[in-house]
Amino acid sequence: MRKGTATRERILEIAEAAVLAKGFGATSIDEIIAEAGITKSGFFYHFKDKNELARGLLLRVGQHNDRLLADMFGRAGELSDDPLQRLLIGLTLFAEYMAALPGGHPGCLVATMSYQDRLFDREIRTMVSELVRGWNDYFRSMIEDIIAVYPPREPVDAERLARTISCAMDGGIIMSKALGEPGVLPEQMLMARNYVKLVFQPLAVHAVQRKAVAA
Amino acid sequence: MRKGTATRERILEIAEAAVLAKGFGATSIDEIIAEAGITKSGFFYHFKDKNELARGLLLRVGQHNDRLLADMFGRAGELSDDPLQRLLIGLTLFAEYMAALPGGHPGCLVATMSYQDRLFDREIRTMVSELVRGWNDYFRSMIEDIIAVYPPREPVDAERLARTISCAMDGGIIMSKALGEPGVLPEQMLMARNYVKLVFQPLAVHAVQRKAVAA
DNA sequence: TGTACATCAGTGAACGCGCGTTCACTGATGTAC
DNA sequence: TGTACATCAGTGAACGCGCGTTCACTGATGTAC
Repeated sequence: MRKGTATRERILEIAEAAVLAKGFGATSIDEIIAEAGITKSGFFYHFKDKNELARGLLLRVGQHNDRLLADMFGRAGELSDDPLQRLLIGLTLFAEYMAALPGGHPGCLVATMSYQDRLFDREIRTMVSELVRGWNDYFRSMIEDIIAVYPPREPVDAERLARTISCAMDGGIIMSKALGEPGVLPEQMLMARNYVKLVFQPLAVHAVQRKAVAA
Repeated sequence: MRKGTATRERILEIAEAAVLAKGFGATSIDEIIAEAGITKSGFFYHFKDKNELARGLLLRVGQHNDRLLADMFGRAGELSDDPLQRLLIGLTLFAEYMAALPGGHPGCLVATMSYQDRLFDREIRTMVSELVRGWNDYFRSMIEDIIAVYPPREPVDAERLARTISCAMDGGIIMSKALGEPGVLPEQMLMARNYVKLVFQPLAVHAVQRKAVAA
């Protein structure tokens, strides 16, 4: 890695933590460079203005998230060929990953930035919505695979259910932060998992069927 | 109402909208007073510093939310004595209320503030967590009432399920904002409603039972 | 291999503006006697 | 009812600090010939 690339990466890492703790508008370039150990002009060599820092942060977080999704559901796909099992296992792995994060999940950059959209230009707002759309699409396509194999009793809107999973994550992160209880995020990921399971795999039905058949 | 009280209220209203659009740290007193039509000293007559503005905003939002919860679930209680129906109807009323908000839900103050906790003193962070706890307790007690009447097949953790509803709201707000689609919030409220329904009222079981009995 | 030039990755000093906060003051309204 | 004083709801001017941004410059590394 070139020297400049490493510095740039360090700036982004420090900035991300600061933005998640105080918001983008309240994060100053001064505090970033103080922690990074460079001068202000050094910062502006890497980012021509503060908006480009936001762009850099979003690009980075997008790559990171894509890798995470691929890891979790890639592994889940290795563990089971069944599309329903794959989603359920992937969500469990996700929950476990988040439970293992020291000090809890640091927060979702997309979420803070959604709450500060007046600070950014249209391009950045588009990046934010595209990131969210990417997550939703990823979950949606898995749900569609499930629907193809397990025709649901009542019609299932794959799009909505995909958003429910995303909402459980973002909501879980906020609730964890607000309550100071990191455990809430993994807990709510598992609740989302259970929701999916209930929708596609009504265990009770089989139990009752078996009971009824036995009677 | 005394004259000063009206001004104070106007400041809080303007500040809330600004904080939800750009975050607390990036909301300046100058812009608030410009919109309110008073001088800066006028602002400091009502709030001794910016932290007290945060306190005032949280107090206000707490009262507003309490009123909203009482309205929705009070009405739901009038419509049905059954605790399960009361929660389901209340969540539907909530979803309808949110769908009717012009321009969509403006955002949850507690959520933004959770994402800027480094900006506030411990007292305010405590207020934030108490607000969230209040919501969760409200839902939890309704769920406990349901459990008493509808003993669930599998054990239900009322606390967790209550948090799931809160998460659906906060997650739904973020997703609506990020995607620029106000409809996502009410949609996800209804998904939470459906989750509760699935947990307590497995319709499929009855359908299968009836089928099994008929056969 | 040596030299000339270009690019990389910054430094250092200065800029003007906007920020939160303070302080001495004021005119209108309320209250006590 | 009149007068004295207190409180309410602000005004106006000034403060110093920190903010994002610019600009001229520089030493180290890379590249062409």
